[in-house]
Amino acid sequence: MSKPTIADLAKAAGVSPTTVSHAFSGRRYVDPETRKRIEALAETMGYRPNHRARRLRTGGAGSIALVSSMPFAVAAGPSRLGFLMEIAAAAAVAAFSRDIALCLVPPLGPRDRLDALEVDGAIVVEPERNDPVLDFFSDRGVEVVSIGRAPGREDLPFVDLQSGTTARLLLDHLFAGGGQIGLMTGLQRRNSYLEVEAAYAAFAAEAGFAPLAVRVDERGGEQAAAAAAETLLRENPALSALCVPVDAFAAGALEAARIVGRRVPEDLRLATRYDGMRAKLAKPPLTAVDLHLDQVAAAAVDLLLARLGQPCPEPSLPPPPSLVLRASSAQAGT
Amino acid sequence: MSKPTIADLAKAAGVSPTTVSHAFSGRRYVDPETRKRIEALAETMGYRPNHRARRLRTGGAGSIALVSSMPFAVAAGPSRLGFLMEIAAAAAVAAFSRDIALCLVPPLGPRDRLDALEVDGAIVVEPERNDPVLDFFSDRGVEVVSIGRAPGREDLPFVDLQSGTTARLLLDHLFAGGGQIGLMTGLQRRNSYLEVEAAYAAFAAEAGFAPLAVRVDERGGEQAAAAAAETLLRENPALSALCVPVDAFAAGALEAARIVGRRVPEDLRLATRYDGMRAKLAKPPLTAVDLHLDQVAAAAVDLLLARLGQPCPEPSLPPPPSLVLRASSAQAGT
DNA sequence: GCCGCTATGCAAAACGATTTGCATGACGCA
DNA sequence: TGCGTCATGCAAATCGTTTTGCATAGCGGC
Repeated sequence: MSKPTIADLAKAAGVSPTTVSHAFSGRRYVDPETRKRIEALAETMGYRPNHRARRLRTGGAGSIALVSSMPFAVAAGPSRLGFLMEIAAAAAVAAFSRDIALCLVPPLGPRDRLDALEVDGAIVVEPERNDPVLDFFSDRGVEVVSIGRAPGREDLPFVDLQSGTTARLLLDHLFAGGGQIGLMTGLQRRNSYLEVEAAYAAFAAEAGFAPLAVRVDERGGEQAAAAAAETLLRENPALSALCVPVDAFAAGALEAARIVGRRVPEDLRLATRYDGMRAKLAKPPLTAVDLHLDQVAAAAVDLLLARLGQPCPEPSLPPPPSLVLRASSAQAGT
Repeated sequence: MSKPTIADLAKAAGVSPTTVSHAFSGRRYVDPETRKRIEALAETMGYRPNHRARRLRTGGAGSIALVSSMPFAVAAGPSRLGFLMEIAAAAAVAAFSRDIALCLVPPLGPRDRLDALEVDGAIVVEPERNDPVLDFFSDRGVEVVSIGRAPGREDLPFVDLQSGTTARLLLDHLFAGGGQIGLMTGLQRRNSYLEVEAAYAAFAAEAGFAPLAVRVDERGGEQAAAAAAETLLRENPALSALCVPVDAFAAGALEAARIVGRRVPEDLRLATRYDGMRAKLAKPPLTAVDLHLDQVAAAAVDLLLARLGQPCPEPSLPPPPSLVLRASSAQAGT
């Protein structure tokens, strides 16, 4: 005989399905004696509620999605796999401890595939301006929160990645009393770039150096960044430091420095944003920023749950980013 | 008014729900005229079938879990994050294209949490001997497949990681006509270690060198490996090569070689198994093996789906592992 | 007139839980 | 006796599909 249903259990216990349901859910009073009998019987019969039936009735899906609009081929390339997957791992832990499942959703190819997806809500990682993923979920009435503000969608709840603060942290450190700092970001219009670029412009004005910012096509990866950095360094011998938020780009910049014969950090100081394996393993290791992604992810989960009206801890604000000092930006004096 | 149901659509089209269902599923003939009317109406009304109801009726699966028994703290540490997450990304893509969701499940802390998990099946990544995760799912009657054979659970379906072949590939390459090769594995009893150790023993016997194998505690990470490798190298000056399947350990071995003054590859040839960022970014870059994890993951998904009786492509055998030659094992002649 | 056949479509029974409204008995109280 | 009120539990409706078995009509052939 296949899996016992609530009716089987009820019959065995000599009560009605209603009573069994109440015994488990606690939504109505059930005689403790009866309940104990039911529970014992459930244990021995191996009864567990059919989640498909339950969900049909209650309408809950019990799961949330984690989505990046960037194709895995790119996102999972050496460049962003770390970032995305670090968030995924942390979000899975957070979601799990709140008794819901985290579904990893690859970015949309043929749009209709997503139709089959049954989730109560979605977390979108660093959406771009006009990100199709956001529209998709909005159209379907699926609750969405983003990690990193969604440019142009200020209505959406989000957990801030504090890219402005991060940039400021890096620039303050790199400037250290003088010089000219260059900036390298990407072509996509994600909020983190926008904030970084704005912070950079403000900082340059304050510090009194001429801003020097380039944008590199993400698809070109490390090589494209190396090429761009090489040009930048050759044309601007006065550059004393480079702020390169994308870690793969920073690796490219490191290579470019080597090629043009600039020692890091002596002749050029370098720092990146995401403190992943790349930053740690680079030679010299790259100064980076601890974004506290685990807490960011947990906050995103809680925020989403709160929006869904689920009972969950009050979404906490993740701590501000903090600098991780490494050799790539060590100062002469230290 | 909320989402239209099949009944709403049927009423609007002037037919019965049955006909609508048949029109979409094609399980019975429906007049093409009628069908066209239904489809057009569905489009304008925004009808989409309720998956919860459908699954309740058909019993179809909605989601599968991906689990590693290793704590995320370890699995997601620099060492294994890459391996696990590369599989996760590929599995998500494969699952998604089969219209089911992939849930990322953190390893069991307090066991009971998993109770809340509602999945139709699970993929377990490189289970250990007596892995509690396997028992857990078996107890619940959740279908399980593993990536990498489960030691002691030969009854479970699995997708082979071909660790024996992999080891052979590495050893053949490292041996290249002579010398003595050392082996460094971990303490856990995963199948990949067992197969590697067996292949190593056989190879040493064949090639006629004295086997020299050490096991390092995974929790010690790169440092522990470096320490072990240093001892190994000092005590065995004759060692010509080191086969170190775990990439973090290989990084440690590289460091040890530097410390004891052995140049890689001139004085010591080194190769690892997993071709992740670690192997690629090492100095010199590490010879590794392409395990074709994307295809392994897809095969695991299909295998699981087949076990669940879902319609899905015939599970394909992933291609055999192939060597990725890098500087760490370059031969003198080449 | 009867049979068999195809084409088309409907009614109703699943699927397995949750939830609403009602029933019954016991009891207290006037 | 009559009335209100707990305490306990059940029957039946509901969620939105899919699927089985039957119904009707039209038509050809004998």
